[in-house]
Amino acid sequence: MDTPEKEITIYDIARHLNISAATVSRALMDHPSVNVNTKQKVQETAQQMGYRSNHLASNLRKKRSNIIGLVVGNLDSSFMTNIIVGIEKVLSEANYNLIISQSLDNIGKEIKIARAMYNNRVDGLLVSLAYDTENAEHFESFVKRGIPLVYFDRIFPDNNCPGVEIDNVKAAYEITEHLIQQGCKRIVHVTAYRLSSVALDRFNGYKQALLDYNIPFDESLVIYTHLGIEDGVQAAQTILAMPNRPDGVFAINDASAVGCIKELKKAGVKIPDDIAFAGFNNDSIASIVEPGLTTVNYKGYEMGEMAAQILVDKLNNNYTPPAGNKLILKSELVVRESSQKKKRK
Amino acid sequence: MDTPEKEITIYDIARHLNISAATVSRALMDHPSVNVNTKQKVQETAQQMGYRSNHLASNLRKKRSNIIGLVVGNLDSSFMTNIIVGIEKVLSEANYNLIISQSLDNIGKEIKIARAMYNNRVDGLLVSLAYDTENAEHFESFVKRGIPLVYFDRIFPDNNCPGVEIDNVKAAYEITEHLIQQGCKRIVHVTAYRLSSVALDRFNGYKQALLDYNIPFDESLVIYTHLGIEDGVQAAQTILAMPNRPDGVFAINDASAVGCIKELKKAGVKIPDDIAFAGFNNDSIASIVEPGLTTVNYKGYEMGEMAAQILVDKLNNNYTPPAGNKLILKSELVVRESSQKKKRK
DNA sequence: ATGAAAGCGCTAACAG
DNA sequence: CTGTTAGCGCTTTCAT
Repeated sequence: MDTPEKEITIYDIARHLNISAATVSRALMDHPSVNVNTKQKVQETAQQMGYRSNHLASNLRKKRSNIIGLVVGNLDSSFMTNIIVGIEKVLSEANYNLIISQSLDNIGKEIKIARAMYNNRVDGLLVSLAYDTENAEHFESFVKRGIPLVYFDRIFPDNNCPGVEIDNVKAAYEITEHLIQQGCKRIVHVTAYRLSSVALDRFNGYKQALLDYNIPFDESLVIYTHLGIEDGVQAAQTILAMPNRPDGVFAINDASAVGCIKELKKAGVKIPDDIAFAGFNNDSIASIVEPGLTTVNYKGYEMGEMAAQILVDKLNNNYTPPAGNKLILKSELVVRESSQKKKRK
Repeated sequence: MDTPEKEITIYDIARHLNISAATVSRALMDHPSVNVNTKQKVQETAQQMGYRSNHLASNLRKKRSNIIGLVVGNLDSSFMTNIIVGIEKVLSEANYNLIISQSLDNIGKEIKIARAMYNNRVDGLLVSLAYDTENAEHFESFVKRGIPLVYFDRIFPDNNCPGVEIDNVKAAYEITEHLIQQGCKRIVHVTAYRLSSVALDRFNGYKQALLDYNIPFDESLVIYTHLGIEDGVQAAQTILAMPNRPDGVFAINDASAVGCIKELKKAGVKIPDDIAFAGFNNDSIASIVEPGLTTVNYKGYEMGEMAAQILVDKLNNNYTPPAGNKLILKSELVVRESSQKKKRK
């Protein structure tokens, strides 16, 4: 059916030019100790003969795969899309390939992915943990083998592995403070069923803001969920059943906030006047829901770039860890209508 | 810094067991002509010694990369996320790795990606074209070399390459028919600036429905956009400026429909009573916008599975193309409030 | 059922 | 600046 022409190797070029394969190889990789003329000639004929280098062979020789593994919870967000664009940019410039797997926020799947990546001999790993991952044992084999691993967004505190994240404590503090300044006194906190480091940091920011504004922390106002839109609906039921109705909600992601808002509206609750809302992430649904959802925005593109750059630097033994081995990315509060009460107290 | 223990090779296992590397190799790949006992012994010691096969070496030898390239316009939709889950499932079962690139719906980027994938010697390619891609020249090198290529969703009509898609003509026909049955007489069509095969099919379905219901097709009701949320806002301006206000809109994707709805609502237009709306894709924003957007749903997971399975079959020379070399996936109308007029004519 | 040997295409000492 | 040589780890004839 097909007649693929024979692949050209460096030997073909060498023969053609009456030089050695070694020189061709060196010329092709732009080695400094090769005569400029030969270099030029080699590159020209390579072009003409339709040569494409065989990464498999060179990788085998160099004992590197040139593949970076990316493990994320879920690809379905503009944030993640941007992260990947940032990562791809840096990695393709550094001549690495990217293989992507999503754990669907399932720890079991994450473990399987880790093993698969290990067997596939990735040169490095970029990881944003599943929501319910509580330890990083399944990544130990990489650390042991000296395969660099960089966390981003949902990181695991580990001195061996750098992490890029935003200051979740601060962002959560600010958004809670914002709700308080809008007059909220009883603020529900919607968080993850299992407290990842991200969830925990946001929880702490929330608590700290309450403390600073002399509002007692009330455990009965904390709702633990799986953070999907449907779980937001459930959270709304919980809120409606509360004997003492809250006047604000800070959810640690937009999906749960949006689900919750929709359900409360159905029950006749006025947003923001009865209950003000804030989410986290600035997903596209945050700008579509009515009222528009106040949330925290951070640039995925930059986070992807940073994480990938650190990985490349580590691969080149060119990385000097900052204090705590953590990089902090800027984030910003995005205030929309969901949090702006008309009647200030 | 790190002391990675030496990697175990088949030679280590061979020496350990006093047999030849060839036998170890065969045992490991479960070759039939090797004694069951030796097979067992080999597999056990491999386990014990912590052996992991070196894909680089085996791939070099076999002249295959075991890598499949995936090229998509954009990862940011639950549809795409599901596609990838489906693809990953099939490919990982068949022992292939997946490298993913997004063109961001930019033909220039798509061309670059194609070249990179070619140089990386992918064994096969899964492609959903960028919105503005009009030909497939940049994929010809693959076809020439006999590297199988399977299109999905946004396909290019090509007898050499199978395509998996939904019946866009039919789906568009049905959704237009639905609007007509709701009493719409002047239905705007929001489509792509450049008519890909997908856009064209939907356009044709729209026209056919009009024809069948004796509604004259009116070119001035067609709005060509880039299909983002912002472009939907623009489309709303166009609609508001129309001398003879339409009473329905069928947009070929949800994002443009949602942007358009938001802007029209701002201008006081009642949805659906003044103007009924329908989109396409069933993105998460479609269920969040108010009123909920009527749209077309199709299961990405199945589409991903199908496309990947065809690719694997082609790689195994195990594929018999159906008529037209196209696979059609079921799709379904999802009726929400945006299209249900209260007052029937 | 097993082994010997060659080679996939490239790179990296080392020598000149 | 260039060539020689060896080998990365595996698979696969071809023997036995």
